[in-house]
Amino acid sequence: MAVTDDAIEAIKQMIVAGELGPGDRLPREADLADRLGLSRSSLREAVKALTLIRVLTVRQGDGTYVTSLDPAMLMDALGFVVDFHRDDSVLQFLQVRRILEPAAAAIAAIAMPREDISALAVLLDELPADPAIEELVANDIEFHGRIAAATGNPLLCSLLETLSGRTQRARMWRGLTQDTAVERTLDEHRAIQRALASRDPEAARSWATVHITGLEDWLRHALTKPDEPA
Amino acid sequence: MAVTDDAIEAIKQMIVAGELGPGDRLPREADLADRLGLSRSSLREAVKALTLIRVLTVRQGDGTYVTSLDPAMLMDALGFVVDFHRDDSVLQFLQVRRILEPAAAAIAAIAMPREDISALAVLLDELPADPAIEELVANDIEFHGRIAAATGNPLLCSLLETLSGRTQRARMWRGLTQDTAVERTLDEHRAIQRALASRDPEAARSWATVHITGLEDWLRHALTKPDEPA
DNA sequence: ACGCCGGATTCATCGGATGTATGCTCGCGC
DNA sequence: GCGCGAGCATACATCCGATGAATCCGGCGT
Repeated sequence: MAVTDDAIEAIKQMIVAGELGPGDRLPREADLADRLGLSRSSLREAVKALTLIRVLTVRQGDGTYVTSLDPAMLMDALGFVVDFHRDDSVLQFLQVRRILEPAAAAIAAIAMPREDISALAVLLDELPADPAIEELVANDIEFHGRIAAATGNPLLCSLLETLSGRTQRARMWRGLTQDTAVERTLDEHRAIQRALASRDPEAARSWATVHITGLEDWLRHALTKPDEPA
Repeated sequence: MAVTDDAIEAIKQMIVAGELGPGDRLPREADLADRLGLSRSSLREAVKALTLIRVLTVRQGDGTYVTSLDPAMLMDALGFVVDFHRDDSVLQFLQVRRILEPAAAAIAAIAMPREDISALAVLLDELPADPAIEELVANDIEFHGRIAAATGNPLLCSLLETLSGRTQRARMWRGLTQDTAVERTLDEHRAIQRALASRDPEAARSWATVHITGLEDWLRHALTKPDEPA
């Protein structure tokens, strides 16, 4: 398996070397294939692979372009990979989240605009009394997403979002619901918001740690005693 | 662009749904193409894409297999994307490292076996008096890698390793050399090692923070005043 | 000036032909 | 009986040529 991989590497080099920049258009498939010395079919495999990781975008009838190469976007492609994980490997993700999330909360406690913090409270209050799983997940993602955004680091932002993909979150909330641990978890959200409102980084960090650790404990427990199917 | 993407999604689902597990072999290209209702060419594009992100491996003459799906390995594929970044986006990576690396150091201060900590000192001493860039990079990667490994979280480990890929590190050390900041940076490595030896998590965390922040400052400075080419 | 239409361009998908690496079986020789 | 190598079947690797579909752009009519 050399030709196609060489093509992937060649295209990568063209970009890294600066020959191709974000937004630039690649030569047509036929020409590029000719230039790289392979068939169009093989080249297309290379392009497809680079497309999956969001390095290239292809527009039928138009051409193939280099994406913005935005760090956050590239990390975003990673969400795809995360979906492949289940059960025990999720614990590893949570452990990383336990590091990142508190740090993000601490930064947000200092950097987040006051009105955004207020909006956070509104967001939490918007949740109905007896929310559906889907609502819980959406609210959860939005809450943590806004805090991450407040750090001003898009990469950290999408890394956090990716780290616990929609799939993982859904499974987790489903489990929490059955364990009647929902209210406690939502309380933690509120506590984090209050810490932000108090401009108290250490409180924010601690509550975030408590929050993630709680999930971690719950998951560990659920894994050793798997009552319900995955 | 539907057929190929559908195939990617279909294969992904087969794995997520458990129909295909790690190590399992996929149907032959012709059969699978037939089953998914597309041509072999298109299917191959899908397989190639999934191969790039290490979800599948293909062995000519044998067949196509699902990888171990190890979290660390999948993150590893991410090193590929990191290589696409330059200059300013590297700052975002460093900021994330500034969060993760100190946390890892703190954990290592508690969890790392004493003999491994000693080995760390040996590693640092192995560096010759006037080391080449390549030696500095290798030593740097090894040092931080071992600390990350001590956390016992393979994901965190490869995430850290990937976050500042070989390319980035090389560029950075090249710059540090010109700024005669090498010795200071190496001293920080030694300080981190001493903190680990003292089983002092907070000292380890602090030194690690200092270490990364130093790199960050240097990079920020280098970016605003680009003396030498990238 | 505006909008419609058709040709040119470019990717999307297909089917089949040929090359090449791998694994397995069979039979030879010890 | 056992090791070993030739040969065959299998499955991926690569290429080619043809046709369909989406987009872009320029010309034409009103």
